[in-house]
Amino acid sequence: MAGVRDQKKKQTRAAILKAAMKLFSRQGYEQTSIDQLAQAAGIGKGTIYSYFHTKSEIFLAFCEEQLEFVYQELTARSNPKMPLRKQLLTLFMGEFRFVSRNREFGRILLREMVFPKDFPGARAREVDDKYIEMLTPIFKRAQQRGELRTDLELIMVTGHLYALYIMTVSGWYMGRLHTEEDVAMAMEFLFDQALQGLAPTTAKEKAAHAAKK
Amino acid sequence: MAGVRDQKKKQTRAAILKAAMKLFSRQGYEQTSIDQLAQAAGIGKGTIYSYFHTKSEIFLAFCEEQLEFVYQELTARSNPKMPLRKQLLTLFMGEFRFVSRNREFGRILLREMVFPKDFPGARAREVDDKYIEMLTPIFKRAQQRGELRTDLELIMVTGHLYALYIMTVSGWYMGRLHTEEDVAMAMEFLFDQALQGLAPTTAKEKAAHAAKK
DNA sequence: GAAAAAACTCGACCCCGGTCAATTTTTAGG
DNA sequence: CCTAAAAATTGACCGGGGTCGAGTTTTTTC
Repeated sequence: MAGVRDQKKKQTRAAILKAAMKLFSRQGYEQTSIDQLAQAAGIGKGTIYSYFHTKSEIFLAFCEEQLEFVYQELTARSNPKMPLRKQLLTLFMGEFRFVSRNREFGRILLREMVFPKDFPGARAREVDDKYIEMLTPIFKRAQQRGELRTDLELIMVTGHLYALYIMTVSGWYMGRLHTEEDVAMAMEFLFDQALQGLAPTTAKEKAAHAAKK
Repeated sequence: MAGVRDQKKKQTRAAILKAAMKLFSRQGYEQTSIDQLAQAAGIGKGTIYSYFHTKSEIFLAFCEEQLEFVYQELTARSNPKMPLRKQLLTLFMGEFRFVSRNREFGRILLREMVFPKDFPGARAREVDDKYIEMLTPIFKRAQQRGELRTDLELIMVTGHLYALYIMTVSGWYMGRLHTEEDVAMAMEFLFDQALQGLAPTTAKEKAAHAAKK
């Protein structure tokens, strides 16, 4: 039977991930050794490397599941009728809450997502694409409501806002932003800047006023 | 004499950095061991750790010198009379060229700068502040020329544009942008978006038109 | 000037991520 | 069933980052 082997492989993979989830959460990433992982999964150390190339890959696989869940959760809860800036804020703050739940996890994940190491960065791009899928309908609706320019490529809009999100999180990691509230305020500020533009407009006074309060 | 010891410490530190510069450049960061570094610097392995906490700290120290030089170079060459977007492009592309000269170096540096590990992220913030110092006069002039809103905190403007720079570089590391030209185009696009704003304006037609060409 | 105190240097050592040749398990053909 | 090839598993092993306490050098103290 062709299935016996494959089935067992799935089980082993799952066992590794389960062990990883438990040990990483309990003792942290660095403090967990591959040997421990193997022992907890009931296999030999070497075997792990026929399922994952590196330790960090195990971590990433473990994160991606959670991330996908969080995305679904967030989109489900988002209210399509709110103004764009409010929706974006809710979404990105939701993700920040997830990332900041464990400082170390978030850092490893973000480092790998933003500046990936393994050649094609394919893994990171997949997750990114999930992002784009999630945001696109929100942007489309905002365009219909006249809250977003229609002459822009949505992928560039996504990139723009994601960049601001990353910068805000970076501010938190750098110790410039201390509390969740600091983060929310900075993000709000940057999003408003992005929507209104940095250059003065003819309706400049109105924009300046809106930004103040 | 109080100086004998201190003087020697300076020398030793310099010797380590010199050895690091040579070996990292020649064989890469990962391929250079602390033992090699110690040998090249003519000291014992353990001694290195009384000058730097970790291997990556050596690398960072080595990078910071170079970065400072690059900043000075870039500001010296920048032409204060050019339009803001052009100046920004020149500046950030100059930095990208530096970062991309050695893919591995850039990645390590950026990872540490954007998502720092050691507690206060103080090192990263210093470099950041150099950035702000460098950009502030450019923004001030742009404001006088009416190219930049005057009702914004300059630090938020810096953060905004730096975020877009980081996102562009990330696109390069993720394999979405392949050549230097791809990077330049993406950056230009994002900067224009930031200046004009993502929301429609009353003078919307004009903005849309300008973005096209 | 001597000796105590402080600062510094060193390399053997520990731990861990990752490798690989040897061994066990599975599959397929007769 | 049996067997030989293929696939999977394993743990001893390797190289490197980082630690530590013993030994050395400099500074301070009297």
